[in-house]
Amino acid sequence: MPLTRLRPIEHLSQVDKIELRLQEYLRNEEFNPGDPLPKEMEIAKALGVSRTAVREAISRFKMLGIIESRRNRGMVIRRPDVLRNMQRVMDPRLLDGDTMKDIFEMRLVVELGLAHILFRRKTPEFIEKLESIARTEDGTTDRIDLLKLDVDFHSALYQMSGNETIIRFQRMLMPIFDFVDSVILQKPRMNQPLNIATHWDLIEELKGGTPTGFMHKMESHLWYFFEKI
Amino acid sequence: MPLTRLRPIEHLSQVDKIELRLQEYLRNEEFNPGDPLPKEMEIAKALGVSRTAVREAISRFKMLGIIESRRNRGMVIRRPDVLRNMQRVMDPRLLDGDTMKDIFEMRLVVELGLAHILFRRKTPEFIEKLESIARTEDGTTDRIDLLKLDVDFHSALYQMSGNETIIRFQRMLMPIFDFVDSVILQKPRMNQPLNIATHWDLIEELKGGTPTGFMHKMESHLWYFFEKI
DNA sequence: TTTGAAATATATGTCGTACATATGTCATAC
DNA sequence: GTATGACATATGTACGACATATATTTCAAA
Repeated sequence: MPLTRLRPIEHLSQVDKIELRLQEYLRNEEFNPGDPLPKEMEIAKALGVSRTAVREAISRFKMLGIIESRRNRGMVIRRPDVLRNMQRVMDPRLLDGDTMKDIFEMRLVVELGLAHILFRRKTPEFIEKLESIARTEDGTTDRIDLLKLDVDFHSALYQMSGNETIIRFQRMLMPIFDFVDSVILQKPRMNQPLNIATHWDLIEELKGGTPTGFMHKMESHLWYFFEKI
Repeated sequence: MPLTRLRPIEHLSQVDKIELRLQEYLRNEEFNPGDPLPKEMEIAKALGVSRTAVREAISRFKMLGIIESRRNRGMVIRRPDVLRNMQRVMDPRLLDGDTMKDIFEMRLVVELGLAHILFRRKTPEFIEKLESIARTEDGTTDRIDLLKLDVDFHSALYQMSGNETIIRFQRMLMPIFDFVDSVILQKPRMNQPLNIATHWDLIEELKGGTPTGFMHKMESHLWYFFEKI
């Protein structure tokens, strides 16, 4: 028998264990936002540990936004922000290449899937916004500026979805996108197909076309990236 | 001027402030995984606070997976898991309805956008897996079992994408999906269009069709949910 | 009786110290 | 040169003290 994985021991510190206990406590007791929690000393007594350790563990849940506390009022359950905690670790410097590739691919997937939502929620104002960006692009030649305008265009599409979670999701992943973009741009240019869809093509489809047609054009538009990853 | 929002004061505790300082410190110093951090006492001295407070703040980063520490070896920067921290707060009980609706909608978006990836990464084994599930469905009448099989079918599609982040994303959101599903099922049944695509239709398209056609069928398949939210 | 100010009780927030524990370093012995 | 043991050091845990904010009670004045 190979010793390949002979150290699944994972020295958990006292605080880590307390965190786990609290996690399962919160889940099992089925707390709702606003519900009060036991006092720090009561928890410490119940677990047989010091208040210091309990506070270190609870401090973690405070960061997650699950627990809130005020002087003499005790602690209560709070409604957390789903994306905030993912945001905290969204740093290209900390993530590995494979994860970033996955995330970038997911962006492409979302953008393709967005088509139907867009047709449902499009308004003249949003269309005008897109056209404004495209017009600015027509009068720009600087490569960096164009990259920035491209980001603006796609951001505007997300805005149009009206889905706050998707919008924030995109904004959160922006640092990763920028990073992958810069990596892709450094690679030698590959031969693009001539019939690649432009931003104007997307706008026209959005104005008078169909979701399927839009998706087709978007696929063409993103083709370049699909091939790269 | 209305007093609508005249209390943006947000009493930040000492520990919260330390957390912010450390966050900006980590960002500005451009740490990479493996890089060592100053000692707890040095940080405490530099910030003019107690070691206790510093430890409470650092404890938070340990939960995020950004910092790791070992006795006498000091603290080092670590590669965090992006989804783990989002997972922690993914509890239907803690989130509000609007957020869950957004998340559910995003699932639909992802599933539509998945089409191209699926055609690129499909294999006979995966197709067989899908057919196996569909066959089981044909021999099942119990409503709960069918719901579970439906989840299995779509999970298998995610698996097929080969994108680990997307797979985990779907798995993470499962509790929300279940919740929304149960809510939708409780509503009075709406009249479905007769030409709604079945799982078999999706499989056929996947075997001999095109990404666009698959997306079209998937759209039809998910139409019911689209209308509900 | 009502009102309002002061005293009191209480739970969290911060701090300092002491000690436990693991780990790296170094000297000593063979 | 290797092994053993002593020592130094940074984190981990615990305890006690006090600060601070807030709820509750007390009590005096209107």
